[in-house]
Parts: sequence; C-alpha cells; structure tokens
Amino acid sequence: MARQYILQRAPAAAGIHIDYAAELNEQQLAAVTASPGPLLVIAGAGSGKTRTLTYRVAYLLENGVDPRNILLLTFTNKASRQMLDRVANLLPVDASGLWGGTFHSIGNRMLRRHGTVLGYSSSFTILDREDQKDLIDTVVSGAGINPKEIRFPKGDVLADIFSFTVNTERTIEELLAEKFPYFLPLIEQIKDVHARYERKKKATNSMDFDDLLEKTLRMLKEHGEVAAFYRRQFQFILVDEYQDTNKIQADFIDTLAAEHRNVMVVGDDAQSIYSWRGANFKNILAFPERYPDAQIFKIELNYRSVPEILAVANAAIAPNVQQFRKQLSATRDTKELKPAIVALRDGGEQAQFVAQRILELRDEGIELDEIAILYRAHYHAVELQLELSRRGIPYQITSGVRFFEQAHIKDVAAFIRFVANSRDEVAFKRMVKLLPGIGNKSADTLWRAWEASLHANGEVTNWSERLVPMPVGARSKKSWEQLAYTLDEIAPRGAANPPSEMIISIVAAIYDDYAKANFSNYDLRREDLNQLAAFARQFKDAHEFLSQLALISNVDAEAAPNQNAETEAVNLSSVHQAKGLEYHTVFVIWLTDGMFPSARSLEAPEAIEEERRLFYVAITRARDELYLTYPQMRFNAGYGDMFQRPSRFLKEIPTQLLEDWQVGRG
DNA sequence: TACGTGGCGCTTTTT
DNA sequence: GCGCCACGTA
Repeated sequence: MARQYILQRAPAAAGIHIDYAAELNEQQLAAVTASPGPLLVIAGAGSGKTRTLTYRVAYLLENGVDPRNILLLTFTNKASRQMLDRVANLLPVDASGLWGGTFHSIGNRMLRRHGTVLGYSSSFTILDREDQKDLIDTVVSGAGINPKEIRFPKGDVLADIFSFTVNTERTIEELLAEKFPYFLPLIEQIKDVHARYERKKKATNSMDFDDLLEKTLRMLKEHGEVAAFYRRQFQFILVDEYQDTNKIQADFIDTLAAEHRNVMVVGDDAQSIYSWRGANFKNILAFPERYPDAQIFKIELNYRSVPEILAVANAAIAPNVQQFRKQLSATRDTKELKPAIVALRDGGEQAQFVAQRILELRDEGIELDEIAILYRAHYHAVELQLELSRRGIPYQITSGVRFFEQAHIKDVAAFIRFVANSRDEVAFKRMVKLLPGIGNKSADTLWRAWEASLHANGEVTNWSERLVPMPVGARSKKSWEQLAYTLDEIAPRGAANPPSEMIISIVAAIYDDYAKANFSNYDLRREDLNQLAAFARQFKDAHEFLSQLALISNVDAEAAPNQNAETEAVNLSSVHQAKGLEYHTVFVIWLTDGMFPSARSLEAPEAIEEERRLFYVAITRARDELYLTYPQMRFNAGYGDMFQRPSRFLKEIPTQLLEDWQVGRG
C-alpha cells in the first residue's frame, strides 16, 4: 500500500505584500479586488487588461486561494505563460498547479484525463486542419460519392462547414441555408458524410480541434461526476479576450461556473476579430443578461499610446454601429507628432518607403524589434520581405506557414503519431505513402490489413512481426521492411522512446534519404528536423509532445525552435497575430479598398464592421509612431495593373488628425 | 497504380 | 508570380 503524503504550500512569506492601490489605477483596482461572483471587465486597448488579470490572480492567491483552484483561459498559450510568469514575480508562490492556456489546450488536458467516459483512450491523436481534410476526403470516397457525377464540396470546405456548426452550436441545415445555400440539395449526403466522419474519428481514436471543445463540453454535460470534479477544482475562472469566444466556449465557461459563478471575463468588444471562426462579440455584450448579478467594470485609461495615435484610433472605430460606446483617454503626454498618412505609387515604392524609414528610426535609436509592419493578409508582405532583405534589414515574420505544419515536420511526426496511437489512420497513411511505389490505393489496402491485425491480435508488442508479412509490391518490399524495423527501434515492444530519440532514429533510418530525393531545399529541411529534435527534448512523453505540436500557435512560436532569438529584428505580422502586442512604431500597409478592408468583406456591412475593428486593433498596437500607407497601383497577375482606391477607413479619419506625407523620388 | 507534366484559377484571418 | 487538379504515361 503506497503511503499518501501531502505537500503543504508554504504560507505567504511575511512582509511580501502587494500594494494594489499603489500599483493599479482606480478602475483596475476595483476589478482586481472585487468580491467573488460574476465579473465583466470591459477593457479598452492598452488599458492594462493583462495587468488587471495578472493582479487578480495574484490577489486570489494572496487571499489564500489554492492555485489548483484557478482556471485561466487565454487566447494563446504564450499569453497564459506570460501572465503566470508575472504572477510569480509578484508573489513568492509556486503557481504551477494553476491551469492556464487556450480553450483547446485545456480541453485537451481534460479529455486526456477523463475522456474515457466518452469512449476515447487517453492516447487520442489531435488532427490539425490538414489531417481533418484528409480524413474527410477518405470518408467522402468511402461514402460512394462520385465527384465526377455531382459537384460535391471538397474536404476543406466540409471541414469549414462542420467546424462552424460546432463553434456556433448550430445545425448543418441552418448553416448551409445561411452560408452555403447552393449545397442545400446535397444536405442528405453531407449529413451522411458528417456521421461517417464522426464514426471515423472515434474508430481512429482521434479528435479534431473542434472536438477538443465539443467533446469536453459533452463530457461535462453528460457525465455529472466529471462535471462535479471540475467544478470543485476550478473555483475561480478567469477569461481573457472574451470578445473572441464563440458560442461553445461561452457555454463551456457557463457550465463550469454553474455552481459557484466565480467567473471573471475580460475583453474589448471593439477588438473582436475572429467571427470567421465563430467568435461572437455578442457573448460579451450579453454577459450581463446571462449573469444579471454581474459586476461591471470599465477600464478606459490608455497607457500605451500617445494622444495623437489614440485620437486616430477613436476616430477609426467610431463609425461602427454595434459596440459598447467608449472613449479611450490618454495618460501619456503628447509628442507633437501626428500619425502619418502616406500615398505611394505601388507596392514596391511602399516597401522602399517602409525600409528607408526603418533605417532612419534605427539611427534615431529605436530598436528594430520595437518596430512592426502589420497587414491584412500574409501575401501583402512579399515585396516588403524582398526589400528588407535587399537592404540587409533583419526581420522576423509570423508567417502563414507555421513551422509545425510544414510537410517534412508532419511527415516525421506521422511515425510518432502512429506508434503513440496505432489506430491513427491519417498518420499511418501519411507514413506509408512516403515509401516508393505506395500511393493512395496501396496505402488503403495496407491500412485495412493493419486494422484487421489490430482486431485479431490486439495491442502491438512487435511492429515488424505484424507489418513485414503484409502484401506490398516488389518495388516497395525493401523499404517496407525497413519501415517496420524502424518502428521496432523507436517503440520497442510497443512502448515509444522519448520523442527526441524517435525523431533522430526516423530521420537517420528513413527520412533523410526521402528528403534528399524529394526536396530541392534539403539542407533547410534537414536543419528544421534537427531543431525539431532539439525542441522535442523537453518532452519525455510522446503524447505530450504531439499535443504541443498540434496546439502551439504562431504567436506561441517563441517556444518553438525556429527562432533566431539573438538577432534583433523588425516584426512582420498579420494584424490578427499582432493582437495583444505593442510596438514603439507601427506601419500599417496596403490600406486600400480590397486589401484592407479585404475584397470579400466589401458587400456585407457586418463584415466591414469586423474589418474596421481589425483596423482599430492595428492602430492601437502603436505606442509612439504610426504610419498608414497605401499604394495607388497594384500589379496583379491576370487582371493587369489596377488602380487602387485608398481604404474607406482612411477617409473616416478627420484629416487634421493625420499628417499627409508627400513622397518624392530621389 | 504511381507519379510527372501542363494548364487554369485565384489569393484572409487560425486553435 | 504559385499551388492545385486533371490528364497521360511507365
């Protein structure tokens, strides 16, 4: 019988107390020290939202709340990490028992612990968008739908549809009627595919991103004992960026908080920019209706930006009809420098302007990593990257293709996924298709054989024993055997080695040759794989490693391996990914109708409002200097050169708030 | 059945 | 200026 031994937390060190009144302004202080119960904090941009949440956590801890009883939901994992670091700096406590992270990562943790009540083993695989699309495609062909006969939506469109129904808690009918009316005639087949997809995920012991929310919520709703467990555990729930939650996330919070109702949500309706992911800023508007006893706090003092920038921000968001009216007021002194509006001839000249200005700023002593160039879509940045490279200006880009989503990373991860979850069909097929002579058809045949072997023989203890006898073509025979023995090596007797060792083995035995033969930029990819192995060293356990791989975001990427942390660099980022960040100087580029706001949003007033919020987010990233630039011409493949209209958002800003820069050519 | 080549269309944002 | 798909060949 094991002895139970409980470690007690050290009592809060005497003498170390936070002087909340001295460190927070009046509005922040009220929110931080509010009595338990539902709390809504409307926090304008740059008003110390993170600070308020951080101090609230510290306040709870100082008042004797056990860290294990706190749940902190944030928009990125990085945000949660930063807040906890700051709490640790404020208080001499070990807050490691506190659960913090994104909704998806928290769902993942809960499902790994208790998902067995829904019939999932704790070793389930997480499908990213590409995996999801692959699996839906196999389901579609398995459903006997002949794409040559009817125009059936492709896997990624179906993934969009299914995902939206989960995140907004609506039915497929409703969604199709509203967003895809032309697919309505196919509704029965689409529903059939959906049912098959759900069964397939269950059979392969895998979950897509949406399942991490949906299955978690279902688990709480259908299994009272699990719900009771987590309600007891999470006595205090804090939610950051509440304006970007969707229906299911709001439901998740409400379900967890159903008894104690100690839930603090913080957000800014003017910064809601994720409606395409089902986010609904009406969650924040309607919070007081769902919690009629909620205390409401408004934090409207802006500490970030100079008054000139703030005036532009206030003007930019003003035309939006749907919002909590609020007026941010500046605390900083004026610098007598108005934000610039700059017309350029074309994208190339815009890039030259930005690059040249950056060099001047550097000469003035502004560090490069205090400068950001923000844009609506990643492809807007191509000319700029060229120009920066040409001038030798180092830059860092939170790119569209994420490190962990690159083909070579996912290829190697497929091996690990498969040994970690031998029912992972997507991983199996991806892995075997790397071998010469094996394509879709053979992969499918092999998968059936593998499934049969799982049925007949149960858990795997020896990979090669089962795999080698399977029917493969003569051309693939040799590499097939090598694959089988590699699996033996990385997961002897079925038990996976540490992730980092697995990566090294897979690359050495199989993938290095594959990469040489298939990629023209072999060196780069090989280097990525080395970095992946280095990154993996912090994980002992394959599931932990794989979850991290799937759930880490671009903005989290500083934890990722592809950073050249030493060199100081200018930041290039989409506005979405810059949310929550701030810089000394911000350039917002491609401010033309069709680029920002994006062409797709131009017809729908609701979409325009969201674009305007996005514009507002971009402006409010700037502390001291802001440049709004727009090219007057765009070179466009296919359509020829096109004249560009300045963004309608620029016309909404009173001209006296901006300084018009006339750029000549030297 | 696997895989290379040529034509066409078209560009958002991400856990 | 690029990625996806369809087609044709080995």
